[in-house]
Amino acid sequence: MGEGAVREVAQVYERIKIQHPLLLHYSSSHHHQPTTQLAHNLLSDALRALNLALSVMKQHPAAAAGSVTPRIVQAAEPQISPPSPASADPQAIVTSTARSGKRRRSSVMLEGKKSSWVNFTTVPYEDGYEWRKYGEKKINGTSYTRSYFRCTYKDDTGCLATKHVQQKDCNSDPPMFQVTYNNGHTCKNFTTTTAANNNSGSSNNLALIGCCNSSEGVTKISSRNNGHAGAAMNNIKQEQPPVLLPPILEISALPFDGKPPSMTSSCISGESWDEYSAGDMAQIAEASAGDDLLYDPELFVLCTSFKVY
DNA sequence: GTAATTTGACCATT
DNA sequence: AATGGTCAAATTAC
Repeated sequence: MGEGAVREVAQVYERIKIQHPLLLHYSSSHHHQPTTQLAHNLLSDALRALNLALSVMKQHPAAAAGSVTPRIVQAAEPQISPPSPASADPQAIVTSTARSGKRRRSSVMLEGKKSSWVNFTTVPYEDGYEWRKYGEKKINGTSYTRSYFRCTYKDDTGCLATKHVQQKDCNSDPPMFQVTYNNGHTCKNFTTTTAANNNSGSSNNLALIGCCNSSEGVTKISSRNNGHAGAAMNNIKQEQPPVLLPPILEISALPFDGKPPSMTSSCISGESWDEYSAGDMAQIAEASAGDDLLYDPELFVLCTSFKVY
Protein backbone atom coordinates (compact mmCIF):
# COMPACT_ATOMS: atom_id res chain seq x y z
CA MET A 1 0.00 0.00 0.00
CA GLY A 2 2.58 2.47 1.08
CA GLU A 3 5.01 1.14 -1.45
CA GLY A 4 2.60 1.72 -4.24
CA ALA A 5 2.11 5.28 -3.22
CA VAL A 6 5.78 5.89 -2.95
CA ARG A 7 6.27 4.35 -6.34
CA GLU A 8 3.73 6.66 -7.83
CA VAL A 9 5.40 9.61 -6.27
CA ALA A 10 8.68 8.46 -7.67
CA GLN A 11 7.30 8.02 -11.15
CA VAL A 12 5.70 11.38 -11.37
CA TYR A 13 8.65 12.95 -9.76
CA GLU A 14 10.91 11.50 -12.41
CA ARG A 15 8.70 12.77 -15.16
CA ILE A 16 8.83 16.24 -13.82
CA LYS A 17 12.50 16.11 -13.29
CA ILE A 18 13.20 15.08 -16.81
CA GLN A 19 10.78 17.33 -18.56
CA HIS A 20 10.46 20.31 -16.36
CA PRO A 21 13.51 22.25 -17.51
CA LEU A 22 12.43 21.94 -21.08
CA LEU A 23 8.93 22.95 -20.30
CA LEU A 24 10.10 25.91 -18.43
CA HIS A 25 12.36 26.99 -21.16
CA TYR A 26 9.88 26.74 -23.96
CA SER A 27 6.90 28.04 -22.14
CA SER A 28 8.79 31.05 -20.92
CA SER A 29 10.39 31.91 -24.20
CA HIS A 30 7.57 31.13 -26.55
CA HIS A 31 4.49 31.19 -24.42
CA HIS A 32 3.61 28.10 -26.28
CA GLN A 33 0.16 27.08 -25.28
CA PRO A 34 0.41 23.29 -25.71
CA THR A 35 3.67 23.22 -23.84
CA THR A 36 2.26 25.23 -21.04
CA GLN A 37 -0.67 22.90 -20.89
CA LEU A 38 1.62 19.94 -20.69
CA ALA A 39 3.47 21.53 -17.85
CA HIS A 40 0.28 22.07 -16.00
CA ASN A 41 -0.77 18.51 -16.58
CA LEU A 42 2.47 17.19 -15.27
CA LEU A 43 2.33 19.27 -12.22
CA SER A 44 -1.23 18.29 -11.62
CA ASP A 45 -0.20 14.68 -11.80
CA ALA A 46 2.49 15.36 -9.29
CA LEU A 47 0.08 16.95 -6.93
CA ARG A 48 -2.34 14.11 -7.19
CA ALA A 49 0.25 11.42 -6.72
CA LEU A 50 2.06 13.15 -3.95
CA ASN A 51 -1.10 13.82 -2.10
CA LEU A 52 -2.09 10.20 -2.32
CA ALA A 53 1.29 8.91 -1.35
CA LEU A 54 1.80 11.27 1.47
CA SER A 55 -1.59 10.69 2.92
CA VAL A 56 -0.78 7.02 2.99
CA MET A 57 2.58 7.69 4.51
CA LYS A 58 0.86 9.71 7.13
CA GLN A 59 -1.30 6.79 8.07
CA HIS A 60 1.38 4.17 7.74
CA PRO A 61 4.66 5.93 8.09
CA ALA A 62 6.67 2.85 8.77
CA ALA A 63 5.26 0.89 5.90
CA ALA A 64 5.54 3.71 3.45
CA ALA A 65 8.95 4.98 4.20
CA GLY A 66 10.66 2.40 6.22
CA SER A 67 10.37 4.42 9.35
CA VAL A 68 10.99 7.89 8.30
CA THR A 69 9.68 10.10 11.01
CA PRO A 70 9.54 9.44 14.66
CA ARG A 71 7.57 11.97 16.54
CA ILE A 72 10.40 12.68 18.84
CA VAL A 73 12.91 14.73 17.05
CA GLN A 74 16.53 13.95 17.22
CA ALA A 75 19.11 16.40 16.23
CA ALA A 76 20.61 14.20 13.58
CA GLU A 77 17.31 13.29 12.05
CA PRO A 78 14.96 16.18 12.00
CA GLN A 79 11.41 15.26 11.35
CA ILE A 80 9.78 16.12 8.14
CA SER A 81 6.58 17.75 9.02
CA PRO A 82 4.37 20.42 7.62
CA PRO A 83 5.26 23.89 8.65
CA SER A 84 1.89 24.72 9.90
CA PRO A 85 1.22 27.04 12.77
CA ALA A 86 -1.16 24.44 14.00
CA SER A 87 1.78 22.20 14.60
CA ALA A 88 3.12 24.46 17.24
CA ASP A 89 2.60 22.90 20.54
CA PRO A 90 2.17 25.26 23.45
CA GLN A 91 3.06 22.55 25.84
CA ALA A 92 6.41 22.10 24.32
CA ILE A 93 6.86 25.79 24.52
CA VAL A 94 6.52 26.10 28.20
CA THR A 95 9.39 23.87 28.94
CA SER A 96 11.70 25.63 26.64
CA THR A 97 10.99 29.09 27.79
CA ALA A 98 11.58 28.74 31.42
CA ARG A 99 14.70 30.74 31.37
CA SER A 100 16.16 30.84 34.76
CA GLY A 101 19.44 31.22 33.14
CA LYS A 102 20.00 29.82 29.78
CA ARG A 103 18.07 26.87 28.90
CA ARG A 104 17.20 24.82 25.97
CA ARG A 105 17.19 21.13 25.10
CA SER A 106 15.83 19.51 28.15
CA SER A 107 14.87 15.92 28.30
CA VAL A 108 11.37 17.14 28.89
CA MET A 109 11.43 18.92 25.64
CA LEU A 110 12.60 15.93 23.79
CA GLU A 111 9.93 13.85 25.30
CA GLY A 112 7.29 16.35 24.50
CA LYS A 113 5.70 17.02 21.19
CA LYS A 114 8.02 19.63 19.92
CA SER A 115 7.56 19.86 16.21
CA SER A 116 10.42 19.93 13.83
CA TRP A 117 10.79 19.52 10.13
CA VAL A 118 13.26 20.07 7.38
CA ASN A 119 13.06 21.61 4.00
CA PHE A 120 15.58 21.68 1.20
CA THR A 121 15.49 24.79 -0.83
CA THR A 122 17.60 27.20 -2.77
CA VAL A 123 15.88 30.09 -1.09
CA PRO A 124 16.10 29.40 2.62
CA TYR A 125 14.88 32.77 3.72
CA GLU A 126 11.73 32.99 1.72
CA ASP A 127 9.21 31.06 3.66
CA GLY A 128 6.60 33.63 4.42
CA TYR A 129 7.68 34.54 7.90
CA GLU A 130 9.89 37.13 9.40
CA TRP A 131 12.97 35.86 11.11
CA ARG A 132 15.68 37.43 13.16
CA LYS A 133 19.08 35.94 13.21
CA TYR A 134 20.40 35.19 16.65
CA GLY A 135 23.41 33.05 16.04
CA GLU A 136 25.78 31.45 13.69
CA LYS A 137 27.86 28.39 14.16
CA LYS A 138 30.41 26.34 12.35
CA ILE A 139 29.14 22.80 12.32
CA ASN A 140 31.43 19.85 12.13
CA GLY A 141 31.67 18.24 8.78
CA THR A 142 30.24 21.14 6.90
CA SER A 143 31.88 23.75 4.77
CA TYR A 144 29.49 26.50 5.65
CA THR A 145 28.36 27.98 8.88
CA ARG A 146 24.87 27.35 10.15
CA SER A 147 22.70 30.36 10.84
CA TYR A 148 20.07 30.38 13.55
CA PHE A 149 16.87 32.36 13.37
CA ARG A 150 13.93 32.97 15.60
CA CYS A 151 10.62 34.56 14.92
CA THR A 152 10.94 38.32 14.73
CA TYR A 153 7.92 38.61 16.97
CA LYS A 154 9.11 36.31 19.65
CA ASP A 155 9.34 39.08 22.19
CA ASP A 156 5.94 40.45 21.34
CA THR A 157 3.99 37.27 20.97
CA GLY A 158 6.04 34.63 22.63
CA CYS A 159 6.22 32.78 19.36
CA LEU A 160 8.86 30.12 19.70
CA ALA A 161 9.33 29.30 16.09
CA THR A 162 12.96 28.94 15.17
CA LYS A 163 14.87 27.65 12.25
CA HIS A 164 18.41 27.14 11.22
CA VAL A 165 19.82 27.28 7.75
CA GLN A 166 22.64 25.11 6.61
CA GLN A 167 24.08 25.43 3.16
CA LYS A 168 24.81 22.05 1.70
CA ASP A 169 28.27 21.17 0.61
CA CYS A 170 27.26 20.04 -2.82
CA ASN A 171 28.45 22.37 -5.53
CA SER A 172 25.07 22.93 -7.01
CA ASP A 173 24.15 26.11 -8.72
CA PRO A 174 22.30 27.69 -7.14
CA PRO A 175 23.41 26.37 -3.79
CA MET A 176 21.06 24.16 -1.87
CA PHE A 177 20.18 24.85 1.73
CA GLN A 178 18.75 22.63 4.38
CA VAL A 179 16.36 24.54 6.55
CA THR A 180 15.33 22.97 9.81
CA TYR A 181 12.31 24.43 11.51
CA ASN A 182 11.51 23.99 15.14
CA ASN A 183 8.07 24.78 16.48
CA GLY A 184 5.35 26.25 14.42
CA HIS A 185 4.54 29.91 14.51
CA THR A 186 2.08 30.92 17.14
CA CYS A 187 2.30 34.58 16.32
CA LYS A 188 -0.17 34.41 13.50
CA ASN A 189 2.08 36.81 11.79
CA PHE A 190 1.64 36.92 8.09
CA THR A 191 3.42 39.82 6.66
CA THR A 192 2.58 38.28 3.38
CA THR A 193 -1.01 39.28 3.56
CA THR A 194 -0.21 41.31 0.55
CA ALA A 195 0.96 38.18 -1.06
CA ALA A 196 -2.29 36.49 -0.34
CA ASN A 197 -4.09 39.41 -1.81
CA ASN A 198 -1.97 39.31 -4.86
CA ASN A 199 -2.60 35.69 -5.37
CA SER A 200 -6.27 36.04 -4.98
CA GLY A 201 -6.21 38.27 -7.95
CA SER A 202 -5.17 37.26 -11.37
CA SER A 203 -3.73 33.88 -10.78
CA ASN A 204 -4.39 30.86 -8.73
CA ASN A 205 -0.99 29.40 -9.01
CA LEU A 206 -0.59 30.19 -5.50
CA ALA A 207 0.74 28.41 -3.51
CA LEU A 208 2.01 25.63 -3.50
CA ILE A 209 4.99 25.74 -1.84
CA GLY A 210 6.23 28.48 -0.09
CA CYS A 211 9.43 26.75 -0.31
CA CYS A 212 10.55 28.43 -3.33
CA ASN A 213 9.83 31.93 -4.01
CA SER A 214 7.65 33.82 -1.84
CA SER A 215 9.85 36.70 -1.94
CA GLU A 216 8.87 39.76 -0.20
CA GLY A 217 12.00 39.57 1.76
CA VAL A 218 10.37 38.19 4.68
CA THR A 219 13.52 37.13 6.33
CA LYS A 220 15.25 40.29 7.16
CA ILE A 221 18.77 39.26 7.44
CA SER A 222 20.39 40.35 4.32
CA SER A 223 19.86 44.05 4.42
CA ARG A 224 22.51 44.57 6.98
CA ASN A 225 24.54 41.57 6.52
CA ASN A 226 27.96 42.90 5.97
CA GLY A 227 29.77 39.79 5.04
CA HIS A 228 30.93 36.79 6.92
CA ALA A 229 29.07 33.64 6.38
CA GLY A 230 25.95 35.29 5.15
CA ALA A 231 27.45 36.49 1.94
CA ALA A 232 26.58 33.49 -0.12
CA MET A 233 23.09 33.56 1.17
CA ASN A 234 22.65 37.13 0.17
CA ASN A 235 23.45 36.14 -3.32
CA ILE A 236 20.58 33.79 -3.22
CA LYS A 237 18.23 36.37 -2.03
CA GLN A 238 19.04 38.68 -4.85
CA GLU A 239 17.88 36.09 -7.27
CA GLN A 240 14.37 36.17 -6.01
CA PRO A 241 11.79 37.14 -8.56
CA PRO A 242 9.07 39.51 -7.47
CA VAL A 243 6.56 36.81 -6.92
CA LEU A 244 4.75 36.54 -3.68
CA LEU A 245 3.52 33.33 -2.25
CA PRO A 246 1.82 32.62 0.99
CA PRO A 247 3.67 30.91 3.74
CA ILE A 248 4.44 27.31 3.15
CA LEU A 249 2.03 26.35 5.81
CA GLU A 250 -0.82 27.50 3.68
CA ILE A 251 -0.58 24.57 1.40
CA SER A 252 -1.59 22.23 4.07
CA ALA A 253 -4.98 23.82 4.20
CA LEU A 254 -5.66 23.50 0.54
CA PRO A 255 -8.38 21.10 -0.36
CA PHE A 256 -7.34 18.34 -2.60
CA ASP A 257 -10.31 16.94 -4.33
CA GLY A 258 -8.73 15.82 -7.52
CA LYS A 259 -8.53 19.27 -8.96
CA PRO A 260 -5.37 20.72 -7.60
CA PRO A 261 -4.70 24.34 -8.15
CA SER A 262 -2.73 25.11 -11.19
CA MET A 263 0.75 26.19 -10.55
CA THR A 264 3.67 27.57 -12.31
CA SER A 265 7.19 26.43 -12.50
CA SER A 266 8.07 28.29 -9.41
CA CYS A 267 6.28 25.90 -7.23
CA ILE A 268 7.88 22.58 -7.48
CA SER A 269 11.06 23.47 -9.06
CA GLY A 270 11.67 26.91 -7.88
CA GLU A 271 12.98 29.48 -10.26
CA SER A 272 16.34 28.01 -9.78
CA TRP A 273 15.59 25.05 -11.93
CA ASP A 274 15.71 27.27 -14.93
CA GLU A 275 19.35 27.54 -14.22
CA TYR A 276 20.08 23.87 -14.34
CA SER A 277 21.85 22.63 -17.38
CA ALA A 278 20.77 19.49 -19.13
CA GLY A 279 23.78 17.83 -17.62
CA ASP A 280 22.75 18.86 -14.18
CA MET A 281 19.33 17.51 -14.69
CA ALA A 282 20.65 14.26 -15.99
CA GLN A 283 22.77 13.93 -12.92
CA ILE A 284 19.90 14.71 -10.66
CA ALA A 285 17.64 12.24 -12.38
CA GLU A 286 20.33 9.66 -12.25
CA ALA A 287 20.99 10.22 -8.63
CA SER A 288 17.36 9.89 -7.80
CA ALA A 289 16.84 6.76 -9.81
CA GLY A 290 17.88 4.61 -6.93
CA ASP A 291 15.77 3.20 -4.20
CA ASP A 292 16.47 5.92 -1.75
CA LEU A 293 13.98 8.31 -3.14
CA LEU A 294 12.72 9.43 0.16
CA TYR A 295 16.04 10.89 0.92
CA ASP A 296 16.33 12.83 -2.25
CA PRO A 297 16.50 16.46 -1.18
CA GLU A 298 14.24 17.57 -3.98
CA LEU A 299 11.68 15.03 -3.07
CA PHE A 300 11.98 16.33 0.42
CA VAL A 301 10.96 19.68 -0.87
CA LEU A 302 7.99 18.18 -2.56
CA CYS A 303 6.97 16.21 0.43
CA THR A 304 7.38 19.06 2.77
CA SER A 305 5.39 21.25 0.53
CA PHE A 306 2.52 19.04 -0.37
CA LYS A 307 2.04 17.00 2.68
CA VAL A 308 -1.48 17.10 3.91
CA TYR A 309 -1.48 17.87 7.49
C1' DG B 1 18.14 56.66 18.74
C1' DT B 2 16.40 52.37 17.45
C1' DA B 3 16.63 48.00 15.60
C1' DA B 4 19.08 44.22 13.45
C1' DT B 5 23.32 41.55 13.01
C1' DT B 6 27.72 39.72 14.48
C1' DT B 7 30.38 36.97 17.31
C1' DG B 8 32.53 35.09 21.37
C1' DA B 9 31.02 32.97 25.46
C1' DC B 10 28.06 30.10 27.93
C1' DC B 11 25.55 25.91 28.78
C1' DA B 12 23.24 21.29 27.96
C1' DT B 13 23.85 17.16 25.82
C1' DT B 14 26.37 13.31 24.18
C1' DA C 1 35.95 16.97 25.80
C1' DA C 2 33.44 17.81 21.74
C1' DT C 3 29.50 19.54 19.80
C1' DG C 4 25.42 22.19 18.91
C1' DG C 5 22.11 25.78 20.33
C1' DT C 6 21.43 30.16 22.58
C1' DC C 7 22.60 34.45 24.89
C1' DA C 8 23.96 39.04 25.02
C1' DA C 9 27.35 42.77 24.47
C1' DA C 10 29.32 45.09 20.75
C1' DT C 11 28.84 46.56 16.28
C1' DT C 12 26.51 48.15 12.30
C1' DA C 13 22.82 50.08 9.55
C1' DC C 14 18.97 52.96 8.97
